[in-house]
Amino acid sequence: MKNNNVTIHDISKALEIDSSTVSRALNNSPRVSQKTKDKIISKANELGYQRNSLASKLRTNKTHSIGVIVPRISRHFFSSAIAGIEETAYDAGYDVIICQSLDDYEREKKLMNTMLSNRVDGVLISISMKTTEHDHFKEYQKQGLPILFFDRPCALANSTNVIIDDFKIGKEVTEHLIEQGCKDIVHFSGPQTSQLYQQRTKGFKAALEKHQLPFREEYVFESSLMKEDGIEMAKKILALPKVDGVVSSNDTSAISAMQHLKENGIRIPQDIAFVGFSNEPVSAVFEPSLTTVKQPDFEMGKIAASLLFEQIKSEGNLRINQTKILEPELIIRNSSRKKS
Amino acid sequence: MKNNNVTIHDISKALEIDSSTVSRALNNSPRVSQKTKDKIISKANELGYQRNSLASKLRTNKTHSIGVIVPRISRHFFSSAIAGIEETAYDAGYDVIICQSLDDYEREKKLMNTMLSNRVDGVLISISMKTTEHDHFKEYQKQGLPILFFDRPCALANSTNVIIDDFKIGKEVTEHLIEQGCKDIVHFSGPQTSQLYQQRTKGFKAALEKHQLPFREEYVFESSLMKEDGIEMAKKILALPKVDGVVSSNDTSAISAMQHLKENGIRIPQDIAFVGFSNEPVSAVFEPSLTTVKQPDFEMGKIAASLLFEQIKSEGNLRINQTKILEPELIIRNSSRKKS
DNA sequence: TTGTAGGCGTTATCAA
DNA sequence: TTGATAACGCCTACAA
Repeated sequence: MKNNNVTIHDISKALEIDSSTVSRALNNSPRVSQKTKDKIISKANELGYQRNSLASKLRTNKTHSIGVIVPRISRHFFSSAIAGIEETAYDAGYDVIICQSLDDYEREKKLMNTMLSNRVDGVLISISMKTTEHDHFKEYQKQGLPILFFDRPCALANSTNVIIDDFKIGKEVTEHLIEQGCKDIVHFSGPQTSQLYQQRTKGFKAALEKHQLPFREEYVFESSLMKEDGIEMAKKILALPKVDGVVSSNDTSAISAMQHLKENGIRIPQDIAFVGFSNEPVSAVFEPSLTTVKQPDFEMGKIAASLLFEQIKSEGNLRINQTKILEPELIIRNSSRKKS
Repeated sequence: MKNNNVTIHDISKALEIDSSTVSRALNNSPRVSQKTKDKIISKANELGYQRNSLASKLRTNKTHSIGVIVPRISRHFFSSAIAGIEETAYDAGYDVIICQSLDDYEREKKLMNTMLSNRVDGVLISISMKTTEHDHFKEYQKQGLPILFFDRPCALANSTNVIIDDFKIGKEVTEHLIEQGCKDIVHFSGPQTSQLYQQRTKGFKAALEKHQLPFREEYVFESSLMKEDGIEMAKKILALPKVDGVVSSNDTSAISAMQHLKENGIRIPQDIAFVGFSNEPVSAVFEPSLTTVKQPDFEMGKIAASLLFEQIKSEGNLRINQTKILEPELIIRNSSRKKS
């Protein structure tokens, strides 16, 4: 079975019209008469013509596609953000290429390379937890291509970020627990190589200070915040003298920790109150339902994509070092309601 | 900021070595001496050379990339299947382009078109619930490109499918409820335009027949099985004279229905027992935990991808009309345990 | 409104 | 082992 790809030249021969005219007709150029356009289009359909985007992209040096790299597409936050990105891209006539880094630095580097060599017009990325070097982004910027970081900010100079204020909200959720009467609060922190988790942890600390509560290193657990980490951290909690609250940097680990604690006779929120982060669907359904932070996911995707398209259209005259901060929302549920 | 893309010609000029040799060196051809290879590679790094994949794909007519189209990447089953696909593709040196049809026929058509015009070497697809016409797949096959359907089979002649036996498992879950003593069982069915849901429904029917229970049309609700549909169906259940069990074709609608019923004082499983489909993470966490069917998601992705690569490598000499059937697993949890 | 000609960056074929 | 040349399919000055 041979590749019987039909090209504009086949249409050109069949109709005895020059291929340049065929090209123009298929691109709906105003410089072709309606009559020939009709002829060409119907012949194209008849022959089963399919444009070769590779050739046209090579020729025009415009791919009309953007790349999206996220840690994992299975996370609710990311799949919602992608939905926002796709909607915006669709309206702008762009294709979206989705990839996941699986929070792996090497993989992220390889993906950036693939993006580059496929000449996408721009990249939206939420960087991996393990990324501490930024050379692969610099290389990219050198080519004059716009790159925009969302959710997880990048310390790189001259970069555009769309994020939430993780310090502020980290402080806010901690204060919420303090208001509920918690005094001995454990913090599930993510890798401190990531700015995002650093900020949440700083917010946690700031809230304690503000309310004259002691900050104790042994009450801060750093992990990758996966399901298994939650169980480990629950065990550590049971080994601590006194704990009445937990501020977790994500829902996944909070829920597996709560599950383990419940199995060990701990009542939530009476004995230990919990707050999470991300508003994963499971957090509304778990019992007790988990107090959490809803980040503007879909909206963040839309805004990030719009900014990227602006930069693409400006062709480098707009490479502003800007940071857009969106407002998250604290959703109070049963896991943190100590006072009725 | 200009596009200062470095090409093999730039390296060629700088080194006064012909571009064809440069190309060979960069592809690690054995027909270039190690000495010149080293020179070329170090110059390439120095200049920040990035291969233009578009040009190379155009020239070789091989893209080393495959397309994946799924209804929604946020569904646990699909993101796991994609993980399996990516792992296999990575080993085979292929790029994966992920897209979601959002269960929309027009969008699916457009995506197939994009795949075609970007000349992917093959496509893995789980078709949209609303897809009843298959012309866009035929067109694709005409080009001699392999396409493989997974999870949701396609009735198209000469197509390869990787699926589970939905009839058999549909029958099995129903019999599980019957064994628990259920007699008046409601069925949440998906769109009957989809073979997959047809089969599950047939399995449901077969189980009733086998156990001499009546099949009643008014006990079968057809919907898109979204969250909202679950609530609607719960209301319908409350309006029926007698219901003691529900076989749902997915977890999402089962859970929202259970939630609504619980709010109305129905006890699960004592009053109504439930079984779902898909093993979404939330099903293990909901109370009562939901009995469900775990499809081999990751494994299905791996197998589907391997089969696709076989077809790609065979270059059309292997277009066998084959169907691979994988074994699902019934996970019994609390929502269906009537007998202690 | 249509045709001519050249090139996007790479690779394959042939010759040296 | 290396070089010269043409071609992949498309688009776009420029000319007619």
